[in-house]
Amino acid sequence: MTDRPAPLASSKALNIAQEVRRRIIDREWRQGDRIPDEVELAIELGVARATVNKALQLIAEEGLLERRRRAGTHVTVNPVRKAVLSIPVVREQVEQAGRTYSHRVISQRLRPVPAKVAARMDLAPGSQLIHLRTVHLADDAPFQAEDRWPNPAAVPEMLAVDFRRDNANEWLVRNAPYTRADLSFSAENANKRDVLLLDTRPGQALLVLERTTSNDMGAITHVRLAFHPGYSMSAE
Amino acid sequence: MTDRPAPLASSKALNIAQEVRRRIIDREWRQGDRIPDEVELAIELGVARATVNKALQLIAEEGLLERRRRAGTHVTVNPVRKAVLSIPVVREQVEQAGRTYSHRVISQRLRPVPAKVAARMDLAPGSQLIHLRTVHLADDAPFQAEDRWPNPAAVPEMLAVDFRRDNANEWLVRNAPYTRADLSFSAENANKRDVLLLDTRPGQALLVLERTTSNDMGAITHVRLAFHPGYSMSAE
DNA sequence: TAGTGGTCTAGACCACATC
DNA sequence: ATGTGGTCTAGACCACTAC
Repeated sequence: MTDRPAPLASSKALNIAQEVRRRIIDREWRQGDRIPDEVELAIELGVARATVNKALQLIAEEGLLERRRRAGTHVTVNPVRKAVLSIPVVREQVEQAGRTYSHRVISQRLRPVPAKVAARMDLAPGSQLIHLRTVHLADDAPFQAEDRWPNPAAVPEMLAVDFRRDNANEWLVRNAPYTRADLSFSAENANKRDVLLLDTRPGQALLVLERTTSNDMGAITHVRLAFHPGYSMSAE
Repeated sequence: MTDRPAPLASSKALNIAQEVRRRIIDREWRQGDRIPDEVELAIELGVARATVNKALQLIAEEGLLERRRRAGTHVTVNPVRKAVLSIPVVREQVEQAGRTYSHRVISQRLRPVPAKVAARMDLAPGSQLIHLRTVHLADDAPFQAEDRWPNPAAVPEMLAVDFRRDNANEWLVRNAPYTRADLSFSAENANKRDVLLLDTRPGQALLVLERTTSNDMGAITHVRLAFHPGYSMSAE
């Protein structure tokens, strides 16, 4: 075994990470085991400790290792599975599928916010928000029904915006960056409004994504997105 | 302005990351703008370039910045929203909610795999897999219905396991580490089996998670998890 | 071809939790 | 008390790619 280039996947740190994963998967290091410390691995692998550190931190983020000062690095016993979901802007999502995007705004007006939404947004019940209902289309077929409550207190200029022209999602992303987002997924039976917007039948199971975004000043918007029947969201 | 400790949120790199986020959110750096290069920021902030590099890479992963050699670092125009979902082992999920976990195995036997599942697992149609149906309970109320197809070819010992005693999920996590997992979320109307297992009514909208895990040797297991009505999964 | 980010190194000091 | 990971630094070289 020489020190020739080797296949060289990419970087030293990533190669080390891959080697560590292999040792875990091949049971050379078993669940709960303490693995050699950084200095030891650095010597064994002929790299600087910082490089080993980077690799191990990466794997720890993935959940396969647990690291504690003084206690060392251990192979996680019950790895928590983590999934990263990408939630693109609707338009891009549709266009990336090679379909034509369009949208129709059903209504836009000031209204007192319903209690349930107010709670999510941490607002006083009865606050006046903009209420926006939109349907997003792919090749003129309903793709997603949107029910949105933007908060003018977060960005006063939004009162002057005509969301019939400027897509609300994109306008908000550009003009009201958020620092926190709370997401939840659920399944709901289609209600009357969903039936109209998504051209489906009552009771049809719909994947629903609810998102509340906020910044240091408070809530920016709450939105309920109902996807067309049969839609599934993939990760990893 | 002295060099005294300062509030010190956590680490220099994280403080820098926070400051960069602030500049983006406060529009000091606008969407599409090129920001100063690493050397410049390092001098301005009085730290090593590696520290700036770490902070900027972090933010780039979050999606707020785009970095290209030679072209520099730019503020992302349409940030893609990313969400990290934690998908714990069912038992832990139930117990963390302060409820008592139990499960009932409905059936466990060798069967030819259905075409749809075979496709997902990239197996020859008609392959013999273990078929396992389980319901997971929280305080004796149905929580999640599981329909699982473990592949004995991945870990031959699994043929000898009695999954009535050893929870399949936990046994597999411990004995068949995977390197890849494909996830998808969808909404389905409850079928007859779901109605029985989850004690609900036909047509009820259910959140369904399907997961296929595999390692270098091929597919380990495919599983369909149907949650009880009203369940919602949160992120971030 | 030159400017930018990507990575690595050797060394140092610190923070923390176990021993 | 002390071993372990966490972080930072100054410097170096490399890999892209826009110019």
